[in-house]
Amino acid sequence: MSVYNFKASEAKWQKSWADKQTFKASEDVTRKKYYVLEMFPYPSGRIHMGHVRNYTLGDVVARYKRAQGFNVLHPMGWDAFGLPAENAAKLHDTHPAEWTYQNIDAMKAQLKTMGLSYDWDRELTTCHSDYYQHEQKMFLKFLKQGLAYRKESWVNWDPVEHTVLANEQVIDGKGWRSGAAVEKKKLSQWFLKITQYADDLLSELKGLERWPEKVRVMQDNWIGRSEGAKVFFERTDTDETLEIYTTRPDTLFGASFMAIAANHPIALDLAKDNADLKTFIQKCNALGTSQAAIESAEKEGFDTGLKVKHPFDNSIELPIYVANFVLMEYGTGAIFACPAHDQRDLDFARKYKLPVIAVVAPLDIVGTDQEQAWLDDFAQNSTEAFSDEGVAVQSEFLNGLGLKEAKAAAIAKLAEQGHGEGTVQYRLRDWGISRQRYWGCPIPIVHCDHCGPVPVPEDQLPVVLPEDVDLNVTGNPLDFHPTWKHTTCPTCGKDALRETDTFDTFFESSWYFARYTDPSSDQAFEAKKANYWLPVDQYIGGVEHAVLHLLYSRFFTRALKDCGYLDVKEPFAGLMTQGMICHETYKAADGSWLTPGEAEGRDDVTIGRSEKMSKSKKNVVDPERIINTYGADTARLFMLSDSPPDRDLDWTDSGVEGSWRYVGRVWRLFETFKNKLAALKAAQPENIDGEALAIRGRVHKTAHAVTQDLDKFHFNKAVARIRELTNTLEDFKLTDDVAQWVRREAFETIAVLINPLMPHLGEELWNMLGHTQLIAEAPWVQADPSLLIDDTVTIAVQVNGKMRGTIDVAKDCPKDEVEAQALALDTVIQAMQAKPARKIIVVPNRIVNVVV
RNA sequence: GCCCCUGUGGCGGAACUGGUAGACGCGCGGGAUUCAAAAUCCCGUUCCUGCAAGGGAGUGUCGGUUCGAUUCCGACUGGGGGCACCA
Repeated sequence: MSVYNFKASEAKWQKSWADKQTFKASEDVTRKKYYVLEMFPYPSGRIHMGHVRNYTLGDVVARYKRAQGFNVLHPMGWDAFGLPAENAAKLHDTHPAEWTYQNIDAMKAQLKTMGLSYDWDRELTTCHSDYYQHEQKMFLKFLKQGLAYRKESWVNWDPVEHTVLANEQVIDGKGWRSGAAVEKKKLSQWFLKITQYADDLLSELKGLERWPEKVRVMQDNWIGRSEGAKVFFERTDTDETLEIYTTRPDTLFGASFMAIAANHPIALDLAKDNADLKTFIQKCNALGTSQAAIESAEKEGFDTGLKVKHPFDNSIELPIYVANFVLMEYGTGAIFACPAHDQRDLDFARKYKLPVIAVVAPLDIVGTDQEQAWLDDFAQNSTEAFSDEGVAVQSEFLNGLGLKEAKAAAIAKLAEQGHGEGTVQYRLRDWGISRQRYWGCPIPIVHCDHCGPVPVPEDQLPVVLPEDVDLNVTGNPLDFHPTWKHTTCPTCGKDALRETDTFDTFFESSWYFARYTDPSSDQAFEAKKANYWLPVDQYIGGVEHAVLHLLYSRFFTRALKDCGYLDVKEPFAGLMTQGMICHETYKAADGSWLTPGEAEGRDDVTIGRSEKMSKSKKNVVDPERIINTYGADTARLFMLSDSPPDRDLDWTDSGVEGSWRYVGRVWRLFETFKNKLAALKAAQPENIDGEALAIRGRVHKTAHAVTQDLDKFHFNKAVARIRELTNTLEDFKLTDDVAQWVRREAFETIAVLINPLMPHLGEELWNMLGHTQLIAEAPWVQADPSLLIDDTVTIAVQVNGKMRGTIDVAKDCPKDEVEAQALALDTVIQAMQAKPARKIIVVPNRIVNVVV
């Protein structure tokens, strides 16, 4: 028998799909739409296994939904702006555009070999002005709506690269590329007002039922809503007040000092003629933003000498410290410190010998004769703050109240006296979108000495990125371009300078899903089309985007809605986050990492545990090699077998071999029996019984179960069931007319079930069955409900909860009959040891348990 | 420190709303085919005990609820992830 020629087959069917435009999508209000989207790739030049997994998952969903009759939109494109292009361009002396477009060509060719059901006519490339011009307009619209604004803010500044670094690009306080100590620097930057939607972004999370709980929790934490109070403390030296935020207004009577951030206006003001304070502030700013630096930094403060009055008791005066642990970016940049009930405040208080006054005490101590001793001991000795639930003490009008009541009472009193009010705070900050980089979308603003920042008028858009730049400068190449930034002010006509910053590349990915709905429009997209296709029904990608990309997109969609672009506010109705691809690691005797290929055949190799595939550890497998050796279907099957999509997947050569074996096995099964099938569309025979009937039952049960599995994205289970069915059919050897009809039904079912997983093989099998249409156009299988129920069932029999045997009875057999049969079992009689049954539990069609 | 998830054979993983634990695959062992190999196919494979039939144990650990617990409840413990001077 010949062997399955996957190379010829895969090329043939890919050509067929392309020629027939099988996957071209268009709006059709008469059909239910289904929008499947995988996170678009950065065009790095070659696809990796993570892409293969991601796009396989998406393709299975797309093909399955198509078979079920949905009008499917399944597009692909390129997230093409970003720093790697600039770095690569410098390294290889090419242009970022050239490098990017070449990479896109290469990756597209690779993707085409995977047999993915994309509508390639909708392909988009974010670095093309056809795409980015629309986000310049969006930005200007946001500006008009008050959703974008300019503000001075602190950034991580790399003094060598002359650029701003994102937090994740700062490693141990140093720039990830230059290795230089990162500085905090104040820069004027553009911001988008994501905080305006904080409450909505948070509350709507509950409605995202088809999102992983994990991601919703992460976004919830990220938004970080907290309820508390603003409190105004009167200063003793001026009429001004010091405004603070606290979540524990109930502990106000335990206040022992105030702490303000190093960059708080009061501190900066005082530092003007206080050299020591200036030094202290500089020290705080030099403290890296890295987690390690923050964790290990000891609490330190600087006594300003200023004092405030306690809002509930004018006679109490509290000192103001500048403290290194107070953040300017959160709340008001100032706090009141209650050392007894906050660990940070306690650490600080012990160091600077400030009072510790407990104002909440454990429930079981309050009112007993131990109370005073506890309070005294706490004030003197405790080094651990008491932050549990308790009862308010030493707090005048709050005494005796629980935590919740005390908070409410304190806030009420503050409001009544005009000293404060209840308020809500978010951890979420506005989104800084300015980047001092070349390879991004230019921000359409002109800076005029007379008129300030002026939007570029609509008729002068787009502001196109110049191509003739010198990348070998330290800093932003756009800034060094000889002519580009020089222009005239759109308002007054005098000489002015263009903004040379570009957008954060998260900007592009925040709306690309909408552009796909109308990719060739000369507007961003037509609202009618966006409203038809959106939201994305199933979005699939890496969990590393759980917060930023997904939150920005949710915000952006709301902002677009408020600007009249479309009518939806949640972009992704369903989300699936895939796990990583892992592989064993190999280390040579000299400690260097080896690729799997290099490790083969060497005897000095230490095999390490399976870790995420990474270039640095060299434990990568090139998808192209796998597809060339085994075919796309084998690669796809491997991705879907065994591991559920959200878990990490271990890449093993033997596992791929297993998938490869299965592809050949199915093909051989069809080859073997292709002449022992009923004719195409032959009428169902009258009497199907015996083995043929049993086979039919299994076929329909499998179809039913696989459908349910695919609905829940349990691809590994679907694969297992399909394998089970093919195993069964290999043993089904009858060749009479009835058997031939049953076999055809079975084979057609298998082809349809396999198709979303392994589409080339699906087409090949369909073709072998005599079909002239593509299986990609064939409808999904419909299981016959009457074949899903057996007329006999196997029931387990237990004695005292221990399995002792099974009996076969008719379905819904009367209880006493089942009981009699169970008690007649030899193994049961033996296990009962002649003792009488005390109780017999019979669960119909399930189990019998005899208790002796 | 806080929050979330998770623990099943040598391995990846199945097991519907509490009802035959280990589907399916990998690996391993044995066999067939072959001059030999590759490829392919067949049988076995949770552990302990036994020649066998069989018996016993078993879903991280301990306890609880139940006729019956991988599944429900409590405590502990291992692993993974997120956030982190957020007041």
